[in-house]
Amino acid sequence: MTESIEKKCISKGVKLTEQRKIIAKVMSESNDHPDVDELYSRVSKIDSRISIATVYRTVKLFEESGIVAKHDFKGGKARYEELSESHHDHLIDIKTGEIIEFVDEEIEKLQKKVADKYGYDLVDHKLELYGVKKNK
Amino acid sequence: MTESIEKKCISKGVKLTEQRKIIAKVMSESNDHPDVDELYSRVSKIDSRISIATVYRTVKLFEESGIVAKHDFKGGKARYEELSESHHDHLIDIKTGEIIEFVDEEIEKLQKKVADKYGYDLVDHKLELYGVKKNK
DNA sequence: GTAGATGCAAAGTATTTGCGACAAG
DNA sequence: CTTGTCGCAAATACTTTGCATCTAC
Repeated sequence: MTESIEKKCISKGVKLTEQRKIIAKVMSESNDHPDVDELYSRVSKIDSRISIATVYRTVKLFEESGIVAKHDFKGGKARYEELSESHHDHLIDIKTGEIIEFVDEEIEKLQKKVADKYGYDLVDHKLELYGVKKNK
Repeated sequence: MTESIEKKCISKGVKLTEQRKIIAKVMSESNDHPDVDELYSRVSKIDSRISIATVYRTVKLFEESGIVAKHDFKGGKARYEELSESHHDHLIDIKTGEIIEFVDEEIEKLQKKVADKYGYDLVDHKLELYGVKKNK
C-alpha cells in the first residue's frame, strides 16, 4: 500500500524526501478524500515539523505527476485521493458529506461517444452525483 | 430574455434593485459562463458605480434562488450561467477553454440508476468532459 | 558537491462581511 | 416608514512564493 506511492515517485523521477514519504503514507491510508488542512493535521501527528506549505507543494507535485487526483467538490477546498488503476466517480451525500465511489462502464462509454460526436478526444472527465438517502 | 430573470426574482420574492436588474441583464446576454471578475467588468460598462461586492452578493443570491448555476471548472474561479429549463452538461476544450453545452438523456438516466442502486435520490449532479479537438 | 526541497512568514487570489448611507415596497 | 441593499474598505479563507537553510542522491 504505502510502497505504491513511493514506487511511483521513483519511476517518475520524483525525489523522495522524508516529508514526501510521510505525506504519501497518510494519503495511502486515507479513504475519505481529505483536504489539505486535514492532510496537514494527519501528517503533523507523525512529524510535527512538517509545514503546511510542504503539504501544498507535495499534493500539487503528486497531482502533476499523476499520483493523486484533485477534486473540487462543493465547499471551496480542494480535496485529494490516491489515484488507483481503476477509475471511479463519486456519489456525495449532501446531508452527511459521505462519499461513495462507483464505476459505471456504460456511462464511461457514453461520455466518449458524446465527445466524439462533437469532434473531440476525451482527455479527462468529472462526474459527481449529489443525493440524499431514500427513506427506504 | 432579460425579462425572464426579473420575472423569476419576482416569483421567488427577491427584491428587484437597479443593480440586480443590470446584473440579470448581463447574465442573460452572456453565453460564455463568465466568472465574477468578468461579470463585474461587463456590469461596470453599464453602470460604473456598482461594486464588485454587489456582484458577489447577487450571484450568490441568484444561485440560492435557483436562478443561475455556479460551476467550479478548472482554474480556481467560480463561473456562472443562467439556469434554463433545459438541463445540460459541459464539454470543455482544454486547449482553447471553449465550452460546449450538451444534453444526453441516456447518461441522465444512468446517473439516476446509479444513485438508486446505492439507495439515494439524485438531487443534483455535475458532469464535465475535458477534451482536445481531433485532427480529423 | 549540487540541484532541488523545506520552513517560515509574507504575499497573492478569490470571496465575504461590518457598517453607515440609501432605496424598494 | 422599515427592511433589506449598496458601496467601501477591512477581513477571511485558501493557496502560493521568496529566501536562507538543509538534504537526497
